[in-house]
Amino acid sequence: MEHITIKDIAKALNLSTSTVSRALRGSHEINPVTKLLVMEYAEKFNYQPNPIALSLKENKSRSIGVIVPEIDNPFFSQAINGIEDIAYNKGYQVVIFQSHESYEREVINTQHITSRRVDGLLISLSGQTTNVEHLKNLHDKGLPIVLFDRISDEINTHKVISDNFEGSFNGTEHLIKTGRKRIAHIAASPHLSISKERVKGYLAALAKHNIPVDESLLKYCNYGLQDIEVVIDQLFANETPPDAIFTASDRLALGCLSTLKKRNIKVPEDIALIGFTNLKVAALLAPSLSTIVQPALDMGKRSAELLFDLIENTSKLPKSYRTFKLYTELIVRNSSVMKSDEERL
Amino acid sequence: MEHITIKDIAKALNLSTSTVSRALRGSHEINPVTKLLVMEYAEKFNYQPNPIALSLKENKSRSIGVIVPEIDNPFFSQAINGIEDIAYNKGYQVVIFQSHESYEREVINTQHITSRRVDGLLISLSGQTTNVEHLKNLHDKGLPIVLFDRISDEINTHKVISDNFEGSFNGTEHLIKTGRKRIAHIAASPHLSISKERVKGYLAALAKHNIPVDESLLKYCNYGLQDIEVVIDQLFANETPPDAIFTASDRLALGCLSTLKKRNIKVPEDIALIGFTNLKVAALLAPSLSTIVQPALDMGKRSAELLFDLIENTSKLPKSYRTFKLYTELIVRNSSVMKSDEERL
DNA sequence: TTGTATGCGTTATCAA
DNA sequence: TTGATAACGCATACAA
Repeated sequence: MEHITIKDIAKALNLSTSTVSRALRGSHEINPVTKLLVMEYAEKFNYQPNPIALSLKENKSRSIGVIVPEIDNPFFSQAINGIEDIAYNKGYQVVIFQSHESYEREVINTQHITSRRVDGLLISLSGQTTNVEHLKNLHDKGLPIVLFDRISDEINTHKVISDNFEGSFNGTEHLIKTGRKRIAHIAASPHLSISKERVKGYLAALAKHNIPVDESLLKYCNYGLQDIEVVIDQLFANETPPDAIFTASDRLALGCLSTLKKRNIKVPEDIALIGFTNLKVAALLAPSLSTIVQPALDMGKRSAELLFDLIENTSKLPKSYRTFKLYTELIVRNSSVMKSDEERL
Repeated sequence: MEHITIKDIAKALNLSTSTVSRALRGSHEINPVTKLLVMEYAEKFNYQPNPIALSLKENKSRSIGVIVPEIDNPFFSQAINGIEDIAYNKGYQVVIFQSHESYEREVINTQHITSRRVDGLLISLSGQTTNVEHLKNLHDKGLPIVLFDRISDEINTHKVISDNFEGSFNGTEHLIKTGRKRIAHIAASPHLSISKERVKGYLAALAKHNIPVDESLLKYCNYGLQDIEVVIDQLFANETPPDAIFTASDRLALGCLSTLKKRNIKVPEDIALIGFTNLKVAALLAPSLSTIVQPALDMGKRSAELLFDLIENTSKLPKSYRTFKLYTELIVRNSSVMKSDEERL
């Protein structure tokens, strides 16, 4: 790829590079005639400033890094959609990394991130990540970072989450109000902030309604279908099996649904199911899936906005960082409500 | 973010930058002792070469651009997953752009792409794109480009598609074999290569089985739910409505399913439905969705591999470019087969 | 074996 | 109003 440079223009017009540079940037200390000449030539030969040269000079890249566990997860692809949207309007480019839920991979990604000289980082932690030194180091060195969804208390910066506690509380309470007595909760990785918050919401709802906690009904589970099958089987090996399952993620809910079908356990008759998800197809599942919706797109947008706030004000650091809690919404569909329950609502 | 540079190391060790540079790159013309000294210092202070400086020098960026219509579309997010996988192993970074199915946006994206000096471009065309001059220009200037999924005949380069004709043919024939007589086909944007190929497959299957083509059963449709509702209503306003719908994409199939439910039209009893999709949840829909699976991940991987082939051999251009056709697979589920049909298969 | 000088494309500083 | 020069970080041709 050949690119025309300022030098080329200068040579062609018999000017110095500095004059051309100034003319291009519309400097007022340049002769209007010269300016026009340069502008026209640049236009004609489609001059585009070399952003790499600018990056080197200004020591910034006008790009931001995004590390997510998996791109191919609707929550994250929606979030990235939102991030790209904001970045596009700011003239920034988005560089994508996947941790594949691996701590090692996440650490390597952060190394790439720094070596790439991105101007900021958006990250949602991997399920394996317990130690966040790699991020702390970056942050201490002055890299603007915003955490979203899967966050950590140990990093003092802006964060964006959905109201996991409330969503979880509402979901659980919904199950209680429709008459369920033994409500299981299947959470994702126990390390994750989202898991902890959702477990708290679950427990709080039980407590409010004076339902004793049965430890055997609280499970942590990986996303693999096999893992889910094991957990379901454990739950049903219980002396008094659960009559409802509240899962802490979209993937888990899908896995449960699939396993329950396989085991010939009827939803919602034998067991109610409610997810924590954002799947567009949730309404089309059999049965349609009750769920707590997270605003993935908005979370992405908000995170990106906060990051650009930080990037554009690196000199004056905010005195205090904030954690933004976005709304969740309980959507009741068929997987959690029987015909006979409906009056009760 | 402060970064240690070669200059810093040189100063600290009282060497010249060239010596440090050579030592770092393991040059054989350097004193082993000096080399060790430099290496240790670099290690200790976590020296990372500045890729921007390298880019400027070598006129390449070790990054590739990816332009897709929407990240938040399972097909593309899976493809990007594959792309990222290959790029990661090659030490390249992936810069993401969305065209949002808009031609204008796609053109702007290609401008950003060039200005960013990416080393290559992977693109799947927007639904509005009929003119590909913007891509031809880039390609003529020497930018390695690989098209995937939504391709164009007018650009002579490597392309990766799934076998749309065969998939479409098999899907249609499956409907014929299960006794359907009036099979509608709902395609996406008529400009898209995938639409054309899938329509061909559909027509070929009808022809093979001597079923006359009814133009009123061939529809083109945008992804919006409202657009789909209009098309479904048109189809059912027909004197003899269809008894099967073969949709050319995942989103269309979902929209159809949802609309048919709303209209109280039973699938598969009143009408069979089959999609062209890769949704992981297809099996969990009500009814479970018969579909033609595209290997999105593999398509992404293959495209990226081809792109790196081109990037790493820019000097010797391949004499001929190839279009790689990846397998598709018909998966029969409940949306296309009634109990009574099953013996017939 | 090491050092000096140059250039990648751009802009800022200083001089004219 | 314009030009010469240096600098960003690195690699390399050339010199020592």
